[in-house]
Amino acid sequence: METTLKSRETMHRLCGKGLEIFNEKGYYNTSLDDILTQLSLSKGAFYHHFKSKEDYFISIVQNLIVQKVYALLIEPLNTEENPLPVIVESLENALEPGKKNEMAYGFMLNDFLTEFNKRNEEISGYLKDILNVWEVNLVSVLKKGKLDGYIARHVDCEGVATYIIASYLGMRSLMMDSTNRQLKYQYIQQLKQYFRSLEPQHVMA
Amino acid sequence: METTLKSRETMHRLCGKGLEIFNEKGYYNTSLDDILTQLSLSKGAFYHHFKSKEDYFISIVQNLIVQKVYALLIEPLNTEENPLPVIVESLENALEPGKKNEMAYGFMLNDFLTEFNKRNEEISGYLKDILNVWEVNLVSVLKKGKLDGYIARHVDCEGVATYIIASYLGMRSLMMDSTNRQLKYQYIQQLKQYFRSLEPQHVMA
DNA sequence: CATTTAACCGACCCGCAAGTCGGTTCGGTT
DNA sequence: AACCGAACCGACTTGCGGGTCGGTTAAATG
Repeated sequence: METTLKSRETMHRLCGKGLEIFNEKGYYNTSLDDILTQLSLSKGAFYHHFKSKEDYFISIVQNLIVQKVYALLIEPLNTEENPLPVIVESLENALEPGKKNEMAYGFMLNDFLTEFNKRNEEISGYLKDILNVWEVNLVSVLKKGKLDGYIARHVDCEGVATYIIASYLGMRSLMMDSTNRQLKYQYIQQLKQYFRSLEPQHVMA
Repeated sequence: METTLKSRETMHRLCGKGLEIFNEKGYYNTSLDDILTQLSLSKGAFYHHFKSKEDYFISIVQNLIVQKVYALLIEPLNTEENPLPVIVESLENALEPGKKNEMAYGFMLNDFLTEFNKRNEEISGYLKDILNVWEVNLVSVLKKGKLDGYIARHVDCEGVATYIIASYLGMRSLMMDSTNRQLKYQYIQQLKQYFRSLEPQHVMA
């Protein structure tokens, strides 16, 4: 049992540091040694726990990234309130640069999607799955918002979800280096503007 | 003189094929031999014309990509009409999969931006410059639209430009493989919806 | 203790792709 | 005809990085 704990601990450290560095420098631009050096581990240790670099990254996706996307972008949607401000808040939060040295995990989706697209079908499949789950949840909360009278009846919820996701992913390309406050502010403002156009017409009795 | 023509011709073929394959498979995932084989050229020929793979790609950016972005996204903005439908049209056109075997050049910006970000500062600088030019032109045409009464006075033109660019770039990540007609349709519809909210309030005399 | 085995070490292998370089071809000039 | 140099060839060098493998350490068990 003691050994199993040690094993889990090492794998955990590998995954955490891996996500951090892959996110910083990209998957293909990071060598295993880059990571192993920082953890004072050897090639042998690595291949004792993972069967390949690819297998390693899949672990990272399925353990860490999925979890972060759920926590930041999906679970906040579970609410009874008006979904539009809830969505804004979740995106605003997801674009927030990490609190205290954590990086903004929400950011990385677009980078990894682009990196693995045309390169590694399996991994890019897992990443698309994550996006799909997000989309399904967005659509569902939007439809609920329509029933509750927060959103106009004519609105195409699937289209709105797509547009939200596209603009969110695109922000990543724009915010690349400097965590530009100005860009984020502009984005949130325009998102709100857009959302205003989805509300039912105010009845001016 | 004849020789100079031959030289230009070869460089031109190299750049064209390079853009095509880099766009398909990504820069770092494409070896020079991949390109040279298709053109029946040798390493020697390549290094006679370019001093490195990087130098080669910079040529491609500055000759071909800049040109395409201007043609597809910037020049169409020069009009006296209402800028909003003009912008929609230019984006719709830029998202169109290439006519007759050409690829959609408009697409590639996001891919290359993501690929070179954190990898090659010089190239990513050139790509950002292109985005900046686009943004400046968008802002300028939006401001003109405001003066002409097509856009409400309260609108933040810089913010709108940022939002347009972000959503456009993000669409690339979503449309990756299948040139999904549905996605494009949804995007254009929502963009129009958003733009409607930028118009001055209709005076219901 | 003795033995076993999970966890780990690190030198080495090997393929890939950028870049080099000595040589060849060929159109143009004298 | 002799020559020059631009355009091009392709075998080779080189470095990098994923993956291998025989060996070592140390904790658990009898």
